[in-house]
Amino acid sequence: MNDKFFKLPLEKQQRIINAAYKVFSQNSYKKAPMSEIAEESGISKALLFHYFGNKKGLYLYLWINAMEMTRKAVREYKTLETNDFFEMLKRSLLSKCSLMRDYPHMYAFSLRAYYETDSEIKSAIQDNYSDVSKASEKIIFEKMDTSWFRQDIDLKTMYDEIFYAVDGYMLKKYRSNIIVPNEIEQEIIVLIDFWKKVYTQEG
Amino acid sequence: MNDKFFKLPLEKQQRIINAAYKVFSQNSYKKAPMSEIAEESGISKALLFHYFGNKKGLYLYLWINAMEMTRKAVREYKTLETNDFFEMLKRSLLSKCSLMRDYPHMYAFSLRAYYETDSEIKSAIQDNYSDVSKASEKIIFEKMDTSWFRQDIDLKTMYDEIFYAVDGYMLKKYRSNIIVPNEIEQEIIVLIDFWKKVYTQEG
DNA sequence: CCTTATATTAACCGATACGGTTAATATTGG
DNA sequence: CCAATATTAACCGTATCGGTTAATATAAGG
Repeated sequence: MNDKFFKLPLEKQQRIINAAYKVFSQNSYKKAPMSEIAEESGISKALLFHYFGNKKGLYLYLWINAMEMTRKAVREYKTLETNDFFEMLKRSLLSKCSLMRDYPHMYAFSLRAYYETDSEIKSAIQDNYSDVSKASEKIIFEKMDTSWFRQDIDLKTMYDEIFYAVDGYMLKKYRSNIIVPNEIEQEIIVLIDFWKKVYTQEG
Repeated sequence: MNDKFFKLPLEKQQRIINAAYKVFSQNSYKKAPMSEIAEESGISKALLFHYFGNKKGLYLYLWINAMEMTRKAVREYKTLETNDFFEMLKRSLLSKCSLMRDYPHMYAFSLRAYYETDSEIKSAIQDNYSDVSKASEKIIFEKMDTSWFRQDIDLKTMYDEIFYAVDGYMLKKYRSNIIVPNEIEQEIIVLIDFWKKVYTQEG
């Protein structure tokens, strides 16, 4: 990692790492070509190696960067400063939407990176992984006030089901190959309001 | 396509196309190597070309095969011979589980193939696509008896949400890299029963 | 201007992986 | 034992990959 990268104009830095997030989110580590990242970001391949040393260096920087920014966004949205489950959920997802505005493919990258099996990076990633989103989800589950919910449903199943749906929704968005954070934000809110109505007690 | 393929022992046929489904479901068309398919199925690469002519031939066969088998399974499970939405949903998903027993990666392949952008195969696929699963889902939505549902929820949102969750659930299963149809069947039933309880009227 | 330092790239390198072919080897069946 | 068939190892030309290098463009300072 060459520190000169950080002296680049911020817009250029973002263009580069966004290209990298995109390519690495759409290919396995091994089959993601550095040349494609260079082309997508409009710089030469040589410059990419100049800044990040090698492929592994770039990948690990992306990973650490994603973790830091996710943690920061979750904190800024005060995700855990309530015990209303649906409010937590909304803050958590809106924080991810805000990240998506600057880094559209970061979310998809993180998911893929977590399940990456390539031995060259697996260890480095698992070591560094403090389970940002999953851990915060666990905390949500423990902290939330359960008295508002319908008494006849299994909360664990509800919890799983909601996160399946979020995953499935995001999967569909990424497959469409064009990410519009405003649209996602809006549709996410519709879903959350729907869940709140269905799962909480009347009155 | 060489007809001699069909004279092979059925178990060998399945081994070959399952290897192909797996490799094509985990890589884009362009980056899925024929050699990997050969290795995974325990035959030589030359034999693969002998049976299917070329990569495109194999891919297209897999696609048509997947469509036919899906259609057949949906019909065998009498998916549309009821107007109970949750019963339809259950039959539709259980039919997919039954296919999964013989062809674990076919479902994932179909999804990926539908969104494949490679010009060499895109046209051939879209032409042939009569929208098997999506169309049957549409029919489900039109045929179902809506009087059983809670009156205060939006059925379209419910419908979307359920299929997001199914997609997200399957995504998680495929990421875990080991498909156990019995387990999936069981967990799918839990989810459907959960939905039925939540979305229908009491009494 | 000119010079020097820095930023950036085109061209290149060796290795490898790919789709596809071919000629030779197993295997089967009469 | 032979002929037909099934199967493969070895090969081919090409493309792509990660990474390097030597050269060029750009900016800064005197």
